[in-house]
Amino acid sequence: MPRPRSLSTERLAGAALAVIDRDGLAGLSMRAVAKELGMSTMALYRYVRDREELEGLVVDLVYAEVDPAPPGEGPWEARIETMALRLRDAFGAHAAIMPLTLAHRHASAGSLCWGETVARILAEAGIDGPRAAIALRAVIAYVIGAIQLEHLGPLEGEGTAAIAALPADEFPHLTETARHARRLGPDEEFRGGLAAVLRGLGAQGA
Amino acid sequence: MPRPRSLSTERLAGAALAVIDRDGLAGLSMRAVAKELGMSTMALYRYVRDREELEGLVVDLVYAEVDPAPPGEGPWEARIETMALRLRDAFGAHAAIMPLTLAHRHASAGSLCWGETVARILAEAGIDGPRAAIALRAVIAYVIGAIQLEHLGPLEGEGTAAIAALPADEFPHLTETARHARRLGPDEEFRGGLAAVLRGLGAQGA
DNA sequence: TCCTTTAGGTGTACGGCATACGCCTACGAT
DNA sequence: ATCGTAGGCGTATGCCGTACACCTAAAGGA
Repeated sequence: MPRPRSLSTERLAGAALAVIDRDGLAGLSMRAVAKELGMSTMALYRYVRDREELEGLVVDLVYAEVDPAPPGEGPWEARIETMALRLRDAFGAHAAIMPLTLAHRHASAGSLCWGETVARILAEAGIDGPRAAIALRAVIAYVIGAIQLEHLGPLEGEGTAAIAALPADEFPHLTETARHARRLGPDEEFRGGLAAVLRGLGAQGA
Repeated sequence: MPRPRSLSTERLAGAALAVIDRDGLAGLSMRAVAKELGMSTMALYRYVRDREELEGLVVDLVYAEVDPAPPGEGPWEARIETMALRLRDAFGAHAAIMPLTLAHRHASAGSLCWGETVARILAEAGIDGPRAAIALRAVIAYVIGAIQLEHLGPLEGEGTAAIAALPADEFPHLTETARHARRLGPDEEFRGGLAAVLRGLGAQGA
């Protein structure tokens, strides 16, 4: 009976994501998104209750780019690595939204599907019960921590250079480590750390 | 020659931290901190350039509560665990500041001292070169990820309960894992994951 | 065909935010 | 006693989210 909706959820979330990709998370505002869509600011409130709900839609949109299907073959470590890399690729392409993901993590269907697949791979690897709970949380903790580190302080960036330039007599080990770190690609870093996590999770006595 | 400063850096950062602990990170504003100190808003700008610098002082203050001295004895895994637990204790007591720590991580002396000690323990464990860089980053990634998970979605909280209540036919492994997770204490979770990371870092071929 | 109903869309306004700027003033050195 | 400096403050600007009241397009029934 009423007027039809002129906006899809995808278009709305896509506009918000475009703003974030262009101007950073600090540039995200209801006014900016409305301008991006060519509507008035208040029109957005016909589609979302408040800004927080809009943020949730953005997180959902990025999670939708993550393929949740279980990788078919290979050892379980490689399959979990594949799942982790899919997450990293999707969120790495929109690094600025990372702070949003934590707040909206539970609510997103994409997040749940991803977790289900990882939990399934763990079960197939013979990791179950409380050990699986610890393993799943550990993988999530490492992945979100690593994604944030990678984009807030990449190893090739100025942060590492600044650490390498610290007085070597006060920070001998840290500067030495930073020197090696500068030659480490982000891929090598992410995969190397993840491999260690998985190796530890699979070891006896975990 | 001029008027003496009436405010110490510690008092300023302490007031901001008090506001955060009471009203959350969203409650932090220059106005709120000024009211906490009984001064006018603009008086704060005699002590910090802008809000961001104030946030840095808060992070420094919490890092100052972390003992950076190397734990004397025990196997290297236990010593790194001690260092990780110190970080977790300090930031867990002011969980709301976690989003700030990432942005200000490089600048804090406390952060550097902590990193130096961990790098030193790794070196003493025979982990050096690029392997040490990967190990240090992996430990940091796990720790900051785990702290955030612990406070934004604790295992005993509603998030896990909601996951456990999901349709079991759609998310069989995830709901099963969540059921076990609800009986897992935060300490057991943090230490269990960290132990896995360290086990993996120490294993051959890392 | 026209009218009614309902939701989409808008403009205005309010309170809160960070902060630039200019003023007054307390103080220590002279 | 005075003078320069820096501490402290009030005001103003331009953002922000969003409550509210209003207009209007369009679909279903008459």
